[in-house]
Amino acid sequence: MEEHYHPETIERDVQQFWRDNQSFKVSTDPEKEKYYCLAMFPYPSGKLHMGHVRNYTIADVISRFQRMQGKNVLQPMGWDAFGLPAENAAINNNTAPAPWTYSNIDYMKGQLNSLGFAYDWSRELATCQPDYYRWEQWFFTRLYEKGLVYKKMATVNWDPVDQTVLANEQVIDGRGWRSGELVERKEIPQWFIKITDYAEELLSDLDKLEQWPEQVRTMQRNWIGKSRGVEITFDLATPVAGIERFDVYTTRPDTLMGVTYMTLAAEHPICLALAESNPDLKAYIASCKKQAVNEATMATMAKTGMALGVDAIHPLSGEKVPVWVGNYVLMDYGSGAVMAVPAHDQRDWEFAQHYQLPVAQVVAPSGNESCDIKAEAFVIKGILVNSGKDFDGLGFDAAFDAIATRLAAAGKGRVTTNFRLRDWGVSRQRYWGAPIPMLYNQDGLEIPVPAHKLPVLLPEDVQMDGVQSPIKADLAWRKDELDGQAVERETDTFDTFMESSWYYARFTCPDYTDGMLDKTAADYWLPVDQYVGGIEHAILHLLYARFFHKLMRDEGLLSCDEPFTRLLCQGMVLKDGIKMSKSKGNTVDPQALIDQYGADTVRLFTMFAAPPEQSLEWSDEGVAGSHRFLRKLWKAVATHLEKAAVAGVPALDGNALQGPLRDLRRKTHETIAKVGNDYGQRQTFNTAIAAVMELLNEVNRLDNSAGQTLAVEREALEAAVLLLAPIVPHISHRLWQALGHQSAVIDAPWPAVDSAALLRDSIPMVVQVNGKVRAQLDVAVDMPQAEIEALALAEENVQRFIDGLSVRKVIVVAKKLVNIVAN
RNA sequence: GCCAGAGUGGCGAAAUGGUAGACGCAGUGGAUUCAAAAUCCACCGGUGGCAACACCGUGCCGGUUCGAGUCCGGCCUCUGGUACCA
Repeated sequence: MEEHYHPETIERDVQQFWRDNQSFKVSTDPEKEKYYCLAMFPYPSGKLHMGHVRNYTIADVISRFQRMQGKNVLQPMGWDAFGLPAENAAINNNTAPAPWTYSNIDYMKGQLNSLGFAYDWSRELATCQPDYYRWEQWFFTRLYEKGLVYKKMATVNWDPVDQTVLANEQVIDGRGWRSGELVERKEIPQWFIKITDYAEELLSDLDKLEQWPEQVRTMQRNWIGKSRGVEITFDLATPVAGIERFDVYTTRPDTLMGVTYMTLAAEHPICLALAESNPDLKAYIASCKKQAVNEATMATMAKTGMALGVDAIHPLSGEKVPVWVGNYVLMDYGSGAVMAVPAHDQRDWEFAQHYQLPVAQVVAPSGNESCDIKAEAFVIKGILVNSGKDFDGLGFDAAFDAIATRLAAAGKGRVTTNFRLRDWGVSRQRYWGAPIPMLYNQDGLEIPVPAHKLPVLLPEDVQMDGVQSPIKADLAWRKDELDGQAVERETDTFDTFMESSWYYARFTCPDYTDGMLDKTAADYWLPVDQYVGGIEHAILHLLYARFFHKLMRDEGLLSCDEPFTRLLCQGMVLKDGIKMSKSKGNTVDPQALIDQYGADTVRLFTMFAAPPEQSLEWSDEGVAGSHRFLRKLWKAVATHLEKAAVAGVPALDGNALQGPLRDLRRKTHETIAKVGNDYGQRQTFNTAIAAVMELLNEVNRLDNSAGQTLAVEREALEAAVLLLAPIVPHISHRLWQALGHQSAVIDAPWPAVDSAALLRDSIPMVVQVNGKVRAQLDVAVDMPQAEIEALALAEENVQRFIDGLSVRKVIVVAKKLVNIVAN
C-alpha cells in the first residue's frame, strides 16, 4: 500500500473498476428484495452546482448503504431536458435549445461520473427525446378520451411590446423583463387536466405517507384546501344584460347577515355589460388588466374597487346590497364573485374603511377574545348577534346549519365541499417542450392525435427569434392531414411538470417500445422506496407526480397507489449565509474542488457539514478539514498494515480483552450500531461521520502492538472503512483491498454488532440537585436503585447544596441521572 | 398577504424531555524542523476565582414539568412555496 493518499489516481482506477464490472447495472430479480432510490433528476443547465452535488450524494449514500444491506438497488439518472432556460440560452449563444441541451447533458454526465455516483446508466433518459415524450402525448390523448382533459379560457401575463406570454418569473415588479413595459392580463384558450377529480384521494392518501416529512404533508393538505361551505345565490335588483343573478361561495355562512356589499371580478359578465355604457367603469376595468397574475402579487397589492351602481338582493333579509367591482377578485377561480363581510374579514374590513362602506357586526366573542370592530375585523368564530331572532345566540356550527337550511328552503343556497386546488393548466406558449398532441379541423373542432400518428415531433433544427415560438412561426409545421382532411396542429407545448410527473416510472423500463410502461418492471420496482430532492418541490412537483401516478394506475399501467414511499427534502447550499447564485457572485464550482481534493472529500464535506434537511453553509476550510480526515484514515490503515506485517495479527478473542482494548472494542460496536441507525432510520449522515471520527481518534490513541492490540485495531479499522464506504466509496474501495479482502467493498455486507462487546461493568451517572448537575457517579450496572440514591446523597458537593433543606423526592433515571428535589 | 420551516460558542453543528456545545473549522500555546509546509500534543461559550468550583447562557416574552435547546401559547427575524423558474 502506498504511504500517501492520492485521490486522483485512486478515483480514476476505482471508477474504471465499476465501469468494467458494470457494478451498478440492475435488473428485476424476484428472488431479491428490491430497493429503488431516486434523486430528483436535474435540469441540464450547463454544469453541476453544489445543490446537485448535495442532492445526488445523499441519494448515492442511501443507495450504497441499502446495497450493503443486501438489497437489489436501482439508482437511475436522467435529464429534465425541456424548459424555459434553454430558449434564453439558445438566443444568447446563437444556437438552438436542442444542441445546447445535449451538450450540457454530455458535460454534466461526465461530472456526475467523476463524483462516483452509482447510477445504472443503461436506464438514462432525457425528456426531450421523442422516445420519452411520445408516451406522454399518448397518455394525454387517453386522458382526453376519458374526459379528464378540457379546454377553457385562462389568464396569462402578456407583454404588450414583445407581444408574447411571460412566465411569472419573467415579470419583475409588474413589468416585462425585456421590454420593461407593464404586463397585461390576457385571456387565451388553454388545456387543463382535471386534478380536482382526484382532490379527495390526493388528500386522504397523504395519511398513508408516513415516511414523508410532516411539513410536506401539511403543505399539500393546505394546498388542496378542502373546505365545507355554502354556495349562495344573490339576485340582482334589476337584471343586467339579461343576467338576473350570480353565485358566491363562502365558508362563513354564519356571517351572512353581516354582508354589506358584494364584489365582482373585473372580467365578470355583469361588469363588462355595464361598462358598455359607463366610460369610468370601462377605464377601471382596463386598469385592472394591468397587473400580474401571480398569487403573491394579488394578495399584497393595494385593493381597489368601484361601485357598479347596481344592487343585489340579500337572499334572507331581502334588503338591497350594493355591488362593486374589485381588482382582487379573479374570474378564473370560483364564480368570480364574493360576498363582503367587513366586520368579520380583515380584507373586507380594510376595503370598507377605504371606501367608507358600512360595517355590520353579526358575530360576538364566545369567550374572552378581544373584539373591537372599529379597530379591526373580528375573524374568530363566535356567537351570532344582530342576525334576527332565528339565528341570534347560535354558535358557528348551529348557525352554519340554520342559515344553510334556510337558504336551501328558499332555493338560494346549497351546502358544498370546495377545494382550493384548481385544475392543472398544462398549455405553454413556448417552443422547447413536448407538443400538445391535438389537431383542429376546418371548423376549429379539436381532435386528439391518433396513436398511429404519434409522436408529434418537435423540430430541433430551429432559429430562435426571441419572441415567437418557432413552431408557431412555422406555417408548414402547423399543417397536417388526417383521413385525407386538412387539419392544423396545436402549437402550444406541455408544462414541463408533465415530464417530471412520470419519469420515475419510466426508469423501470426506459427502452420499452410497446407502451408507456412495462407493467412487470413497473410493478417490481415501484413504488420508489426513497425519493430525495429539494424542499422547493414540496407542493407542485410532488403533487403532480402523485396525481399522475394515480392516473397511470387507473389506466392499468401500474398497481400501487402512491409513487414515493419515503421522502427526504434536502436544504439549500449557502455561502456567506445566502443562497449560492450567479447574480450574488458567491458560487462555488464543485469541479474545482473535485480537481483539488478529489470526489471523496467533496462528498464527505457535503454530508458532514449539516444534516440533510437543513441548509448547508459552505466552507472552504471545512473542505480542507474533510480532506485531512481522509488522509488520517489512510495513514491509520497504512501504519496498521506496517505493524501487522511485522508482528502478524492474532485472532480476536473478545472475552480476553481488558482495559483500553476492551473499551475500544466496545466503541467499535457502539459505532457500528449508531452509524447503521444514523444511515437507515435517522438519515443524519453528519452524526454518522462524527461517530467514525471519534472511533478513529480512539484507534490513534493506542500506542503499542502487543497482545490483542492489532486484532482490536484491525476490527476497528475495517468497521471504519465499511461504515464510511457509502460516503467515500473510492478510498474505501482501495483500503478494503489493502486490508486483504478479495471482493469489492460495494458488495461487502454491513458489519454486525456484537452485543457482547457492548456490555459494561459500570456506567457513569450524573447527580442533580433541583435539576442542576452537582456531581458525577460511576455505578455498577446491577446496582439497586436504593444504593444509587444513597451514593448520590453521600456526594460532598451534593451535601453542600441540600444542607439546610429537606429532600422531597429523588428521581432516578436508569443509566442516566439522579435528581434530588429539595427545598 | 397566505401556507410551511428555521434561529444554539468566533463559524458549521451535537444533544431522539435527562450533564448544552459531541464531531469538525478557525484561533492560541507547545513539540518536531536549519526554516517552512505537513504532522502530533494541549487549551478553546461568557463572568468571577490560584484552584475546587460558582453564577449566567440555546432569537424575545410567558407557561407545563422534578428537569425544557427539545413540549405548549404569543411575538421578532430569516428562508422555501404561492399554481407559466425548475
